[in-house]
Amino acid sequence: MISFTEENYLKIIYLLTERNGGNEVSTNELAEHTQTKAASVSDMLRKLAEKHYINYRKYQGVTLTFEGQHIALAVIRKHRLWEVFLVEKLGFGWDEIHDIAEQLEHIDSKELTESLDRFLGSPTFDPHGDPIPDAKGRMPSLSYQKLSEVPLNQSVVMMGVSTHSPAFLQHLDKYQITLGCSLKVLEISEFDKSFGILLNENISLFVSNEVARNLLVQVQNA
Amino acid sequence: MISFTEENYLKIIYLLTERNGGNEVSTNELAEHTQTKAASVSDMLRKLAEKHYINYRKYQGVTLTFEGQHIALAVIRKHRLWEVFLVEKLGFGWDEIHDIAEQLEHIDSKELTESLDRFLGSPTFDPHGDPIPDAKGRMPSLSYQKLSEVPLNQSVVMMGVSTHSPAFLQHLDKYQITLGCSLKVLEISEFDKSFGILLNENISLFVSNEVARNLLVQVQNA
DNA sequence: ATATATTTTTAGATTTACCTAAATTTTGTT
DNA sequence: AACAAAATTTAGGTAAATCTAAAAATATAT
Repeated sequence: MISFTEENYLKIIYLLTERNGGNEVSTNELAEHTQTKAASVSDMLRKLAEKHYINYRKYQGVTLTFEGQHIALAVIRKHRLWEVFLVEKLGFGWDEIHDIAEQLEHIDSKELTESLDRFLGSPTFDPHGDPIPDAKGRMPSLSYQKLSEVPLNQSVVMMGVSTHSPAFLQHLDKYQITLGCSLKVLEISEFDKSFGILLNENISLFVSNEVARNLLVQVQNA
Repeated sequence: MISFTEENYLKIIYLLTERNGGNEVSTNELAEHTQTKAASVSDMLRKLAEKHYINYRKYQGVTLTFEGQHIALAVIRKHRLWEVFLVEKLGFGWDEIHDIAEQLEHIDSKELTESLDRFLGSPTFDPHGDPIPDAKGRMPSLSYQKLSEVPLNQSVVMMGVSTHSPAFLQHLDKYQITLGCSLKVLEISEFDKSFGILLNENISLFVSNEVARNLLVQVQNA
């Protein structure tokens, strides 16, 4: 049996590896994301390596084994399906669902997961624009760019966010920046790298570079 | 903070107290229902008493304090609401939902529970006929009797079951004995106390005394 | 009413997941 | 290349929830 805590580590290792472009994840990175101390992480890594869920060379960071990846993807699938449920069926906002999904993702029942998936119409993206792995653990690979890297006058579509912090998501709500909206870069400030953008060919507004770095976008029709 | 395990104990104490007609629950009873040893139960009872969730006099069994009852009812509310969800929305059978609801009942979010309740139309009974406590923790008190105690020729309505074992529920499915069906006692065997009954004024069949003892019924129109 | 059986509690260990402090390895800088 | 700084691991310890074995309390039966 795999514990709640072990599942969490595997999920976090998966997501950080992805963010690192496939590179090893460090002990300190994990300590930060598990809200524990580096010493505790070392303990857990030894255990996960013994169980063959991770590839671990002391001091060199970790990656998931095939089996570890499989478990991580199952957890992520559940997390994202429950997020869809919370937003689509129960009417929660995208800024309110993370902590609840963190709990629901550990419910252990394949039948439940697959019934939920059917009930939701087998969605492929969650309310933050993150892709949902399928029942076999296949994750669509997507290539979005940060709004902060989009050149002047380029028009793009909002496809996702790279942090789920409620404050950030509420900030986007306030500006009516939603998944699928169009954004055109009108101006990039020399001074603070903030972005002047045209939202939905309609409203022009300013967003900080911090915001621009956390918005994932794609060039039209791509 | 209250742990998953503590919540479980409080829930089980509630249900066993109810079944005992309000009397104290014993250590051995709890050991049986928590799938642990009596020694482990003693440890936990000391802890729950320290936290003022139970009234505990050594060797004399336990009852819930007001606070313990409040927690137990919140867990039971969640358990039963999720059971409704699993059956009504996801299409599970009443024999398939117990283990999943055992996990879901510990998800900690008042907002989730109340949204789920609204989504389901604020049901007052779960798929086994058990009443669902309201958000304030008020539990309707019901007075059903066992089919095994119904006199000859009496007609009754099937209102609930007193065990949720999948085998028992599947057995009822096979005979098409469902919540709300009518049952008339036609015959009580002298030999093995089995029951000959008329189902829905239509089909006559035999059920063992074991089955009759686990069927909760009510006289028509009561 | 007293001995025996049953139930319950206590004592002493174990495992999991965490901690702090100290030791070790790696990295970065002159 | 050598040393200081940073990252990581090890050592030793704690709390929660469990266990077995033994002791203590209660219940039962003659």
